[in-house]
Order: sequence, then C-alpha cells, then structure tokens
Amino acid sequence: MLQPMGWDAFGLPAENAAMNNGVPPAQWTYSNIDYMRSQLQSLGFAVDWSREVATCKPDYYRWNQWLFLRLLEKGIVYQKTGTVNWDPVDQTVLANEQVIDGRGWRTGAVVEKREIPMYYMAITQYAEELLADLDQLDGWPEQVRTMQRNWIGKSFGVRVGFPHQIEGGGTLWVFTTRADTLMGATYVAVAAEHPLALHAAKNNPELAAFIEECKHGGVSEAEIATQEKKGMATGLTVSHPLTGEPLPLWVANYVLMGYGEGAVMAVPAHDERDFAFAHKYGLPIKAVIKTSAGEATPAPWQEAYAEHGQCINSGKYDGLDFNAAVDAIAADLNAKNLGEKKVTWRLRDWGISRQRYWGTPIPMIKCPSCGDVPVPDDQLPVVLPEECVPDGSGNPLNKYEAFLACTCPKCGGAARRETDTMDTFVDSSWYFFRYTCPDATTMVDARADYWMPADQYIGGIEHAILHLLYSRFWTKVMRDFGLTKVGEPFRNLLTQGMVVAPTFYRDGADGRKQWLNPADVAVTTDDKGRPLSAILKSDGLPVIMGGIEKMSKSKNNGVDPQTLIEQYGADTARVFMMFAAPPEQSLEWNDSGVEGAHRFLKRLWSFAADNGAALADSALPADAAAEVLVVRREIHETLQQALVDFGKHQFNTVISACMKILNAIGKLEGHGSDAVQREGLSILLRLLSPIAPHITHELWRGLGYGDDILHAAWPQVDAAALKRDSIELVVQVNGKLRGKVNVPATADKAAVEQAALADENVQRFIEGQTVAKIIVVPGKLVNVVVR
RNA sequence: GCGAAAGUGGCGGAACUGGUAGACGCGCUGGAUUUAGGUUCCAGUGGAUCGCUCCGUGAGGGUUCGAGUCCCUCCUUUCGCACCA
Repeated sequence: MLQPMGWDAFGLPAENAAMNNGVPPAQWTYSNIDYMRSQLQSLGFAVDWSREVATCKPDYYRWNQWLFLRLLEKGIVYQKTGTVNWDPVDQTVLANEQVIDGRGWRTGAVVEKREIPMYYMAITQYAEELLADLDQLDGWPEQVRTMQRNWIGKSFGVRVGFPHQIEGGGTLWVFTTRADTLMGATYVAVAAEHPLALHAAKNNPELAAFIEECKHGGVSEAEIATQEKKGMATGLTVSHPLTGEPLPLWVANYVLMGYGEGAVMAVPAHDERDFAFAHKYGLPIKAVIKTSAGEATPAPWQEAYAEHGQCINSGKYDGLDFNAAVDAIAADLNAKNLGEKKVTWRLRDWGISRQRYWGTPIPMIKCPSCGDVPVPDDQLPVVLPEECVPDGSGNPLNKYEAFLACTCPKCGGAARRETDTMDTFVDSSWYFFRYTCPDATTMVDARADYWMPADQYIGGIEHAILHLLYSRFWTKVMRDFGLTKVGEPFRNLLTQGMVVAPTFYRDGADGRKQWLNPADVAVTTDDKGRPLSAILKSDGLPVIMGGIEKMSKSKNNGVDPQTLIEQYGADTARVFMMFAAPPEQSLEWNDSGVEGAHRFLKRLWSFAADNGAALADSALPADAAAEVLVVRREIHETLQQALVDFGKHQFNTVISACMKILNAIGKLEGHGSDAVQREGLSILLRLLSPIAPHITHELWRGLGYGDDILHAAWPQVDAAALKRDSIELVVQVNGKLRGKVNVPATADKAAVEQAALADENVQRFIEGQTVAKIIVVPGKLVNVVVR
C-alpha cells in the first residue's frame, strides 16, 4: 500500500497572493506547503512523506520540459495561434476566471480577443483511444465517463464545400452532422476572424466595425454561447454545392474560428440557433424534413423541427430517410469534389502556453537568426527564478534580464529565452508516476511499473473532465515513449463532492469586493435558523451575505480545520468530517455537529473505562439470556450493513453503525452480557479504527484485545448470531400500513397469509370487502388487496 | 446556451435490487444530577388531530398490489465548458 502526498504548487493563486502581499509566489507557496504538511501530519494520516513531490521544484518540472522536447520532436507538440483574453488597460492576458461579464477583473476594461502564437499538444491524435478506453474503466463513476464521452464528442458527418468567386475563387468548407438538410441551407456564416470576413470588410466600414465589435467579450465557450447572437451580411455569396444557387455569406459572432472550419452552413428550418438567427435578420427558411410537427416549420421554434425524418422539398432526395439522404448527398458531393463523409471531434488540441510567471518554463530559445530553437537536453532544467513578484502588468520574466539572456544552441549568437510557461495541468498530468520513484534520475524508472496504475484515485468532481482527461492522455503518451507499460493511470476513481460555504463581502473604496472569511463573521438567524444578517466580529459593523459557493481562495470562504484539531483533537475532527456526508456528495460546511462527534468518542472512552474489568476475556455462556442474544443479533446485523457501507465508501453510515453498537452494549444487562459487550466493542473498535485511529488503537491495547489494532483481523459476521426463530412482518391493506404480525421464521406462505388476515386492525380494514389477492414478500411484508 | 448531477424534518443526512420514510447525529422541549453555568444521564421530537386516523420525500402527471426509488413534463440548486485548478 502506497499513500503519497504532494503539492500542485504552480499557478494563478500564488501570483494573486503576490500581488496582494508583495511576497514572491515561491515564498508564499513554500510557507503554505509547510503549514499544510504539518496540518496533515497532525490529523494522523498514514502518508509516506519520503515520496513527497512539489511540482514547482526543478527536479520535478525538468521532466515536463524533457517530455515537451520529446513531443516536439515527434510533432505531438506544435505551434499555432490561439485566442486569448486581452486586457487593453493592464496590457496583459487574462485567465477566463479573471474576466467578469466581459470585463477585466482589476481594470474593469472591456476585454478583447487576441490571436497569439502558442504551443499545443495534439491530444486529438489520441481521441479515438481516449474514447474507446472509457469502456474499460469500470471502476470509474458512470457520470464521469459520460461527461468525458460527450466532451470528446465523436460525430459522424459530412464536410461540404461551397464554391465561390471571392478573391479569384475558391471553396468555403463547413462540417455538418445534418447533411440530409443540405437542400434547406439558406445562408452560410463565418467567424469574425475568417479570411473571407476580413476580405469583405476591406471595402465595408460598417462590416469592419461589426468585426471589431465581435472581438469584445471573453473567449470562454459559456460566454460565447450565452451572448446575444449577432450577425451581418458581407454582401458576398457562395454557391450551393448541389443546386448552384447563390447563398448569402454572413459573419456571425457565434461561429468560432478555432473550432472546425470557422464556418457553418445554416438550415434555419431544422436548427434552433439558425432558426432564431434567420427570424431576427429576415433570412429565408426552407423546411426540408417531414417531422412529427408536420411539413412546415412556423414560429415559434419547436423541438420536433430538429428531428430526423424523411426528406421533402429536396428534389431527387425526397422520401429518403436520414441515413439514405446523408449517403446520397455525400456521394453526389464526392462526385463533384465538394465533400466527403468525415468523422470529427469536439475535442480540441490542448494549448499549453501561458503568459505567466509562476509555472514551468517552456524550454525554447528565440534566436533572431535561427527562430525558435529547443533547449538541448544537457541544459535542462531551465530553472525558473524564484524571486520575482508579479504586479498584474504581465509576466515579470519579460523584464528579468538574468533569465532572458542566453545564447542560441544552434548558431551561438545572443538570443532570448521563451518567457511563456506551461499550463499547470501539465504538472498534474503525471505527478502520480513520480510518487512511485521520487528520486529517480530519469522521468520515471522501473518502480513505476510495480505500482502503476493507481488502484484508487480520489479527486474533486470538478476535475471530471479536464484534469482526468489530460492525465489519461499524458499516460498514453508516456506509454508510447516506453516510459510506462500502462495505458490508463487510475483503475478506480472516487469523485468527491464540493465543500461549499457561505460568502461575505464589503464593497471596497475602489469598487471591488472585499471578501471576508466566514470565521471572522457572526451571523444572526431567525427562529427557524435562517440567516438574517451578518457582522464582522472585529468591528461589529454589517457585512453583505454573498450566498453559498464552493470554497475558493478567490472568495475567501475556505475553512481551516486547524482550530477544530486544536480544540477537539484529530480523531474528533476526522469522525466529524466523515460523519457529515458521503464523500461523493457536496457538503455545506457547518461545524455545529462537531460536538456530537466529540461526545460519541467521549462516551466510547468512558464506556471502556467504566466497564474495563467486566470486559475481561469471557466466553458467551450457553444459557445466555434471550434479550442478550437479541442484542448480539443486532450487533451482527449492524456489522453486516457496515461492511457493505465500507465497500461503498459510505463512511457516515459506518460511524452511525458504531454509534448504534455503543448504544446497544451500553444498555445491555442480563446473563452473558459481559461477553456480548466485549465482542461488540471489539467489532466497534475495528470498524472505527480507519476513521479514528488514535483512540481505537489505545483502547484496543488497553482492554487487552491485542497489541496493535493495525494487525487485528477485520471483523466478520457470525451467521449463527443472525438466526431468528420468529420474524415480524408488516401487514398492509391496499399498500397502507395496517398492522404487524409475528410469525415463525419457517412459516409458509399460507400460514403468513392466515396470520395477516387474523390481525385485528387488518380485519377492520377488509371488513365488507372482497380480498382480491394477497402479496407476500418473504421476510418483509404482506399486502392484502381488497376491492 | 450545452454537458453531468442533486432536491427527503428546524439542520447534516439514512432507506441494499420498488416493500414499515425520517436510521444515526445536531438542534429544540421537558425532567434528573449540580450552589450556578458547563458536563453527564433519562424521556420526547415530520405536520394536522393529539382516540382511531389523515397528510407528507421540489411541482404536476403516469406505471404498479405497493413509488423517495421507475417513466414523462416542469422548477430550483451545484459542478464543468478548454487560461481557477
């Protein structure tokens, strides 16, 4: 068993902290690591600290650089332009998180889209395998696999060419999954950055202004998808590939240059977005599919318009169904060299360049005569200086001469280093390999073959797509370079829910929100416990309640368990946290229940202290009292369920089972109770030991169960204890609970029915009515159906 | 907007494949112990009537002898949407 711990230590939060405190990100990061490490140690986790990894250390990130260079040689890393958020005031690139409603978070300036050169990893080369291998990951939650499948987004369609005479002629290509509707295409739209759009704008100031306007706002898909759909005609036309009919060419802000061909064909009758766009701008709508809504598509839009169906108003294709129409149209396009069937992916290549300081330096050198030259292996690692302090005006490396200056490895002339750093997802894509061999002098060594893949990986549900997909990709890349034998990094995956907490803020003098930590705020509630208002404890003045959100550094609503640990100890903190909810579920942090966890452990301790002598080794007497045997049965029933719950990682009900056992043995009296108490407590201690290791270890040894609870056998259900002579059945009449009967465990169906019908209360409810049938669920209930 | 989930007492949550809704805990109420507070212990605690009973798992429909659980429609919340990680 290997349980390591490490630090994903590069990234934006360290730069933000630096801006606030004027402390270098490195210093802030290392002190956080020290604090967190000591906290994890005080919680008593069995972490193997000899394998600790920090991604911001050169002995780790040098292998990011090394593999980057290998991938560059193989063409899996390549350069192209990408779109970024540009803050025109701070003159810097912004992360999507830093763009709020299309404006820069610090300056409030309207953000612009900018095209800059970036390095990409060709994850799409692995799309087919990343999709196919999901089927084998049966230790992963189905929802995560579904999300990844949808993200990869394999779609079968047709690439269609629209010939045109613009700029001496050419063909505008689009991709569509609905080639069957091609006869209903009434216009074609391109992205604002598309060459045809730029050409049309040359003599059209109005269009140029519109294209300029399209550059405003963020680049994130969510932002583009929710913005108002706008467009403008270019005045140009392209030809329909089958009919030759001229179709107007539009520029639309919802068409993305970076996705597919940067152009779409529009079929307003059968696509909701095109339908809305056509209505807004008065473009023609031509129904070409017979759907369940009929042969016409009057406004408003109905979902049925997008259904597959038979072609109509489509000339020779009339009457064909979806597959036949796609085949026929693709064949005709093929004959004209204007199209073919094609598989496309929603997945895009992974842009890894960041215009930031606190990350792995990209190991490239910019030479005025040789261009971009890779850093030779013997000069790795390219070490990131740790003394810079970002100030919000861009990457400080750009002004750091000691880092920048170098010589070109090719020509030996003076050159400059690349100042872009790598996406931090690179760091987190393979750290688990490094745990297996943290001191290796290569990226990984043979020890990785012994340990990998990880049997159990635990991470937040927010990583369901990006981190987990990049890690899978990176593993396959490492495999193809012979660095590992495994093709998938994680056999079993547990996705934790989010921990959410209330947020509080005040409007600062500069108009920005000052986020206050919940620990510093006192909340008053109404008589139903709902929050009414809040004040800051230090000055007693009101603060604004910002609602409940996932804990984050940016909203300052994280909770530090340190006070909990100091006040109650590690075991109470652990029991409380595991008792709150199953780990997959999201959880609103509230420590009001911590007293209950503490009380339980105190009761456990005092039970052992009060009964220590009686608990001395004693066997269950053959003539034990009946009520004692009932309690023993309950203990084993509880154990049986707890073992199932452990398997489901449902630790809250395991703790509940331990509480039940303590409640049961605490009340126990009668002949044989000492033995059952001893047995029950031994089961309880072992069930609880992974959750509260310190107290259970001490009690296990102190009560003489054994030397070390870690070496004790896992508790097992005694089938003999579960045996019952009689069972209680619930009796329903027409599905409603009307009584309970006790029958011998061996009673047959007829005897059970008879006992149920004999019940006084049941008699009352069936009186004067006909018994239609009686349903008996063995061991559970009887349902008498009357009319 | 698109993809994935989740909605159960005052609160956190439980209910394995459809079979007694509310386990366990928090909080609250009453009582005991205590000079008092805290601790600890006992009893009660979904709502309405407080007799039997009726109503209750986001809303509305449906399937079934029986629905928190399955199906349809809707609402709300959370996560992700490629530069937060």
